[in-house]
Amino acid sequence: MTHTIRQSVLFTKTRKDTPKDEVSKNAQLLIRAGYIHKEMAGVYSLLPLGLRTFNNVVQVIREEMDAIGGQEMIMTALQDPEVWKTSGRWEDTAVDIWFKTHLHSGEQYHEGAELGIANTHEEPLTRMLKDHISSYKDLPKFIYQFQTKFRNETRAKSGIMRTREFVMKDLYSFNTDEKSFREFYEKCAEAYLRIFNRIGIGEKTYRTFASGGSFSRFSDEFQTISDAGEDMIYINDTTGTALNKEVNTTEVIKDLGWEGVSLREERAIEVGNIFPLGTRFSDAIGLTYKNEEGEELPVVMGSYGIGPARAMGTVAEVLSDERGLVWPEEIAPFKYHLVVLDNGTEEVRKEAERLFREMESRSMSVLFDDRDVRVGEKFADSDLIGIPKRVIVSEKTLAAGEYELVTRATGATTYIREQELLDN
RNA sequence: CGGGGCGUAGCAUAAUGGUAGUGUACUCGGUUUGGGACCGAGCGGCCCGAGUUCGAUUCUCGGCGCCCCGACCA
Repeated sequence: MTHTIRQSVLFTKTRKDTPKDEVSKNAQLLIRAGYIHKEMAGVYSLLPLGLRTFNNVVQVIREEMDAIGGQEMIMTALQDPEVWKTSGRWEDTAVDIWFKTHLHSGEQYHEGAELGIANTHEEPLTRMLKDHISSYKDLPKFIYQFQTKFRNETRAKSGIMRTREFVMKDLYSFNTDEKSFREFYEKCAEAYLRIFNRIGIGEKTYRTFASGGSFSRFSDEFQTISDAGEDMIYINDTTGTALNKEVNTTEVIKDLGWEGVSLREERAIEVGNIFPLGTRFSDAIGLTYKNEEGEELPVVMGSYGIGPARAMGTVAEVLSDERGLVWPEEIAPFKYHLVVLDNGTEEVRKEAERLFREMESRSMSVLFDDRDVRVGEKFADSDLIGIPKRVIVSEKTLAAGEYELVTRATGATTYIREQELLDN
């Protein structure tokens, strides 16, 4: 990614009007600020500002997954039905969100063999691992990807929060036994909390005890408090963890040892989910290894997902204000928004150009608003786009010999000398 | 999938059984310049199909699309 862009040539402009077909805050702001483009319901393209932000979220996740031993790869979106039939998940009655297609064959289009379009990757990955795992010496393995999933949701909603096509970071763990699996599972849970801290929603995100679906009794979700959420959770403030409403039974409360603890009910967005798969897929597909005694045993698996776009949408929901988006530094499309207020004054323009080149030569991340528009429009756009630090160059700052530095999140204004700015 | 609402210009909106007005954006000219300023000129539009009618953007039916609530969400 380039470090700098001039706003006069930036692809996408902001817009004043809220699109009538979006109600959710994340979509309204991201569209108005020029981060995303809606193709159709539940299908959004990422524009330059959006892609930069998205890539930054991806990079945070990547670093944390690598740090716990994850190895990145990428699998295909086209999938062979055979392996899905083996696990019993090919039929629409088993999984109702499949997009499926056919191979071109004979004289007719789409008359050949059926193909699946990826909605998840447990089956093909488990089958792939059979080629590479045969001994306890080959384990454990932690494999992940950022890959596009296609899900025919009955109802896409809430902007980029529930879409039909989205990139997911899905990591799969392969261990010899339950104990080593658990150790990794806990490490991954910690890594997830670090990720949500780094992207700015840590304080509002809770590890949440949840249903394990058809794979296991329980799973862990990472839920961020927000009115835009789909889930209800009950937070235990003494443990700092929560419980999903769907498993809020007296039995579960007892299992957790939470009897008599007062729980705080909140609406929340599921930004991540990790869960044990046990031997559900290794049994069905035949992924086994030989232990030191030469016994053949099924590999113990786990699955760990985060949708970077949903995470981005969650940040938009949670941190934005009435004027627009507010990005934390770690994921902002740019660190600095350099705004020149020259009013046609050659001197001021030259000074801003000079500062921009200085910042550029230091590889600083800068969006330079070099447009010839009024101050109100520049400030309104700057607020909307939500870059963390705004540097203003004007006649005032030229006279003062210092630049104005405004923090987007707080609106706090200070003055900063050039050297101090460049040394940052 | 059940229920509700809505499709008019790039975007946001208004009116209307006789082809459509406004704001914004865009183009040109001028005045302005620390919070989306002003004046003038210009470009640009009724989701698709069938029906009713002399005539449909408007009414009826069907389709498609979009939003919301619910169900669903490996």
